[in-house]
Amino acid sequence: MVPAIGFIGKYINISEEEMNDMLRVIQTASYAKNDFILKQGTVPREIGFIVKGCVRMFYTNEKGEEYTTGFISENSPLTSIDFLSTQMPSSLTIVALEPLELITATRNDFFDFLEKYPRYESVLRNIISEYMVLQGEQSRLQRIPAASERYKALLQFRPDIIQRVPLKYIASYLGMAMETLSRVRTSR
Amino acid sequence: MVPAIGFIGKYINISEEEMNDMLRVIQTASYAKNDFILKQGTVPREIGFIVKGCVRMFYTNEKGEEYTTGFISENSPLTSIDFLSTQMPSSLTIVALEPLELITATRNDFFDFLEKYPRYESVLRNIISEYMVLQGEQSRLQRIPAASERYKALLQFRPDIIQRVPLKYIASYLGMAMETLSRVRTSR
DNA sequence: CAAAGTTTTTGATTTATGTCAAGCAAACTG
DNA sequence: CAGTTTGCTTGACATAAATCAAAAACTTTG
Repeated sequence: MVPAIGFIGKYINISEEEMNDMLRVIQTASYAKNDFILKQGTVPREIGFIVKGCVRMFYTNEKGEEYTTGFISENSPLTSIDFLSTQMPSSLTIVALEPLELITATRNDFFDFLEKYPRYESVLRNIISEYMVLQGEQSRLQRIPAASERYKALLQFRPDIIQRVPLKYIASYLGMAMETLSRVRTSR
Repeated sequence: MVPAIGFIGKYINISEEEMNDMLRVIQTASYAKNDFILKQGTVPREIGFIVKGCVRMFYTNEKGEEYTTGFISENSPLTSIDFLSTQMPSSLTIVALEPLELITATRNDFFDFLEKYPRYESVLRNIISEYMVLQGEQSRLQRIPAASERYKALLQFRPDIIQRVPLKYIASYLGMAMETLSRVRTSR
């Protein structure tokens, strides 16, 4: 019923008591296209999980240039990497690319739950290490020197994204000019 | 006395019993320059901590091209990011750039300790989130489009590394040809 | 310490990609 | 459904950085 539960069930058997405590702290939230979920420089108060939709994460440097760091869609946890550390302001902005449905829990409820049920620490650790492996793959993709190869790799790695996301953001994600992406795509 | 202890003390007060259990599982290890600490494709059996020295981490793609992903030196934990997840083969090779002194614990001892003293889960989480923040900064550096700016950023971010590490590896880390790095360095 | 091996620099040339500019296509909006 | 905005493509040109090649500077080692 509540989809994040299925997701957690991947890692651990959830007892009835735990389940009830989870349901107690979970909220749902909806956002329209282009709504901000989190703004660079603000401290994230909630952790989320995407039920439906897709977001883009990016940061803006001193010169005002935007760098897209990733896209997250259905059935994935959603938070700035800074979330776990002690209340650092987020280095990223998160914005909805489509109408978005989230379930969320506040930081406090989240950590209280973890304290009450320490065996969930290992679940969190698993989620984090999956995230880290993903980041590793991503950073590998970014290092490919030729623009066309980088695009091909994305085509392999996240074909879904290319259907779903405006090409200018994909170009930004791949670290190339929009024009270059356009050319790379048409040539074969 | 055992330096990693001081490092852990940053996050938690260590009881005498815990301390003894730690000392029981810790080993020391020495490597010569150019020794491999871990090879891409092998499953890491140990987690380590650098007491003295400096390592380079890299991977080799299908075409045999080397990509340097980072440098780690004194007083930092040392492991492939894959370590925490369930026994995946490492995506990285780790090699000593200088004579190296490590302390290590086996994966089993490490997780046994964590099971015996669950309050250390939060310590681990803190270490991981620091690591993730670092990775974030690193990936930001890599995205800077101009080679000279990328070098300047490294100069800010890790001035130590530039003294210590052969320039060809720094070039590889910064994603530019060695010749480009050389030119970028001389011009002002 | 001479010889062999590395690492770094310098120079000439080529090439991929960024930038600027304009036009087309698609998708909203009143 | 006409007008406006947004997204994408195409062309011409400039330029940063890769590549190839050779020499210089520095290290290692027998």
